[in-house]
Amino acid sequence: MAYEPDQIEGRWQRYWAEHQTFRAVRRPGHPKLYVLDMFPYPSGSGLHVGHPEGYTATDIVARHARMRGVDVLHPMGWDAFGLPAEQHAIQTGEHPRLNTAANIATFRRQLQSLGFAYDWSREVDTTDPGYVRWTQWIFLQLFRRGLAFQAEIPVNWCPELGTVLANEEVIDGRSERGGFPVVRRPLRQWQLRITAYADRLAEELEGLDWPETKAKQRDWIGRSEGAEVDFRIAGRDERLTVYTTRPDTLYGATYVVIAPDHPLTLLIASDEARDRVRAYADAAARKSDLERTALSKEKTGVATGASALHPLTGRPIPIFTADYVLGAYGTGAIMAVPAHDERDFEFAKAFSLPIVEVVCPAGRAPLADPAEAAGWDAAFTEDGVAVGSPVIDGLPTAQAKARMIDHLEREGFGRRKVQYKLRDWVFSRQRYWGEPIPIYFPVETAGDPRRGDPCTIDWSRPIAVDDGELPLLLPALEDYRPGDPEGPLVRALEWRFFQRDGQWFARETNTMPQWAGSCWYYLRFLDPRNDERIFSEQAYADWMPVDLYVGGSEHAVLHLLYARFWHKVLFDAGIVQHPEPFQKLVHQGMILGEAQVIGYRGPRGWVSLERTAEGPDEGRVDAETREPLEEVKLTEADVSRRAGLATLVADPSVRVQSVAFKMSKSRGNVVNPDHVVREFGADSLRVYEMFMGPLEQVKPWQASGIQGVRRFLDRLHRTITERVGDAPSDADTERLVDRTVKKVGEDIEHLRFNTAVSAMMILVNHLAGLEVVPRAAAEKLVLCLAPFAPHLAEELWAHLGHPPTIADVPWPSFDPALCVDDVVELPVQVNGKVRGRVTLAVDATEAAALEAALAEEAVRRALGAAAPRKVVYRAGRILNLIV
RNA sequence: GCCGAAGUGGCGGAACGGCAGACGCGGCGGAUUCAAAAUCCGCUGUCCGCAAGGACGUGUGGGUUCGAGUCCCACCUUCGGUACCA
Repeated sequence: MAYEPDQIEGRWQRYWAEHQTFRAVRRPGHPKLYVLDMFPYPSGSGLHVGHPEGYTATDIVARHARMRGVDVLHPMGWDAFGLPAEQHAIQTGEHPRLNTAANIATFRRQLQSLGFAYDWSREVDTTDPGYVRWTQWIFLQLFRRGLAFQAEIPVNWCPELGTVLANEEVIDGRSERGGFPVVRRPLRQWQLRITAYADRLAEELEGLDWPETKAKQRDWIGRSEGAEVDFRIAGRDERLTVYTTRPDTLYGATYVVIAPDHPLTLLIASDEARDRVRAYADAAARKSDLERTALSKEKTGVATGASALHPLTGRPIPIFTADYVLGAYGTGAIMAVPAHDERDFEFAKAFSLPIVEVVCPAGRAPLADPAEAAGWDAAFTEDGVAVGSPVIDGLPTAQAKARMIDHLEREGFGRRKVQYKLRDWVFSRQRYWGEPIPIYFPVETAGDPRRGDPCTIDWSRPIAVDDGELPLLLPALEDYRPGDPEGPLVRALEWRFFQRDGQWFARETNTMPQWAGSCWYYLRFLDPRNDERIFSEQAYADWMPVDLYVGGSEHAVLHLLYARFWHKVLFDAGIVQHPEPFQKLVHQGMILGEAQVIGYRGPRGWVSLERTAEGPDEGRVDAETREPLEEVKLTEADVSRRAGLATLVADPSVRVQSVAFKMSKSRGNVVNPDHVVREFGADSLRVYEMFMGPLEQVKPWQASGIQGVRRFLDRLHRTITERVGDAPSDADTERLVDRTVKKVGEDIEHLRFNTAVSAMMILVNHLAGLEVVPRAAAEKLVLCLAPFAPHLAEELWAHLGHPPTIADVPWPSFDPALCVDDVVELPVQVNGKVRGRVTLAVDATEAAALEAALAEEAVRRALGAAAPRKVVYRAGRILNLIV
């Protein structure tokens, strides 16, 4: 009887579905485990082999926990709003709901074909009205707490495309697609006040079992402590407020810089300077962030002609505008201290501005003339001792900062200030396929705006839709194309305008971003069919918090930060009971395409790898001539590998590159899970993805690797279907079986699936060598296999005479006594080099070990005539003789 | 530049401070076969050696230790994130 996955996998999938084997049920007295996957966006291209990696890992954890008597919640759903479906609708005129439903059906079929133990009765879809209702309800919680507000924010508006573009979609001031001009224009947007939670979002990471993601989030939030300082402007009433983290260097400020887009920039510019300032500001506005930074290392700027009065000395210092100061951070203006800030230093050098030392490194005398700092090569940005600063002279930096702030506050020139890099979250999208924002506004009109009569909308008076009217659903459109900065929904006049008590109102036509639905889906899984409440208190108490959350590190910042923000708002509203939703977080590593061997060829033939360099775009160039090189895909037969170098067989002086690239359609290296399942079976795919290497690591796909895993499952199947008998286990077999059980269990708990698989391979290799495989050994092996290869495990469990389902059978036990050695091969070292081995009891005395070692010929030879000067003995581990 | 992770055979990778290279792939040899596939058995880090055996070996250089892939310092490379955040 051969192992034929296509014969058995569908059958067991149907069995699990019919018997609702994996319905999440909470039983009193049992521990619980909430194991969550990041749910996918159901794209039109179907499942990718990257998806099953994390999903298999959580599935193993869930199935293993279940076998250990734990109540498990392991749900799956769809993050189904999004641009591709809308794009499809624009092209075909078909409602995006249809395309979305078709894609979901494909994803569901593909996931079910992999045998994941999801509770499918809890499936959620973020586009479902029953889900949208609660997304909107949460938005209104934010709105009522003052955390959702409107503001005019500059966006990238492309008039030709009639749409707003993301920064990445704008290149050289033109749209990436089509190359149409893009203008920055202010647009009314909804924002969420995530900055109000910045401190808590940073601090409450502390107790979480998360990887380096915590640091990324802290960096993203970017808290800094400093001061705002007010500068009077010579001859004007306005003041210019700057933000600094180094108030101790205030006496070293020799000029002030205001961002080109600061509201005061044009206003304060002198008449002579105004044209130049305007030209500079206009040019800066057209530059993308990328151009401003990556391309131009040189500092640029222009003098505004205005002067600021130094708050402490009263002396006038020039005000420049320069794009190295960002309008959006801090106050949009800085005091420039070139002696102690790199950027200010570069700018001062370029514009020949004075550089004055006010912080002296500990252990060096202050400059005789502070202005000699102009001769430095670089700014001194570290801590030191304040000099030339009457209020704080002689104080070390930390104290100097505090004393200066006190002084500024007392004199009324400034104040202590905590600043964040984190910005408020722009929550509007001028799109169709998203949750409508459940807000409307009063309208002034003489006619009927639904017939297109002119009207004025009062944006300053947003009104929340009543909870009872939720969900506010999307209207059908005939045409999903963009065109209006307020979004395509403006064309749905019947939907947009309504009359109540004689007063006309207009609905908000912006929709929510894709992040909205994924911010809280883990909560809806608790009680997904509840149409009275977002979830019941009992369901919450049963399952929260999420114990293990697995997903890609591309969501390390945005999704995970936004979800934590919403959770905290719900916590403050008393709706959830934990300040943090996700206890333990793991990012699975990306699966790359199969490694390819690439040779580089230029106009004059092959170019060896070490003579190539990274080119301006994707490809490589000749390091000397800068000529672009052609990438030539080679086969293994073209290449010889020796001493870590891959070279051409035809010309061994040419080194070639062996690299794995991200899977992409253009490279043609995408692996389709459907094909893998058809050829090798779902169990092989699952086991292979776990065997490839550590879960968190980036790993290249290897077709031969899955072949090897399939061979392992074949062998296991053959061993159990052909060799099992009622013979008692011999001692070696019994020990190996129990050790395997122990290792597999421990490895699963630590998410070390690759070594768990290898332990099972070792056991199978051993059992395959036996005449008769003891039934008890076979049973424990199959139970260990069950979380990894559930279909095969079910099949073999039935073959061994048990009723279904193996999913409910307790995890096998092991005898700890069998898992420790009583006799070991002890390595014997002489001066740290292994010279022999002796077989000894683990607890042998040092004298006994020494005697046994000296009886070894090889050890005696290594010792020579010398007697050991020192003996290091670790029972059961090592004997080291030092001469 | 800054932050983070990682560098181990031909490849994916394994190793509580204690036998480096488990397991898998690939390769070589053999069994089976008319032949092949599949399967089974053996060998497979590099170098020297007929062999016994020996030397070298975990990115580089130093250090701690009886003993370092593992700990410490400096550096190099790759990958990920971030980027004039005052």
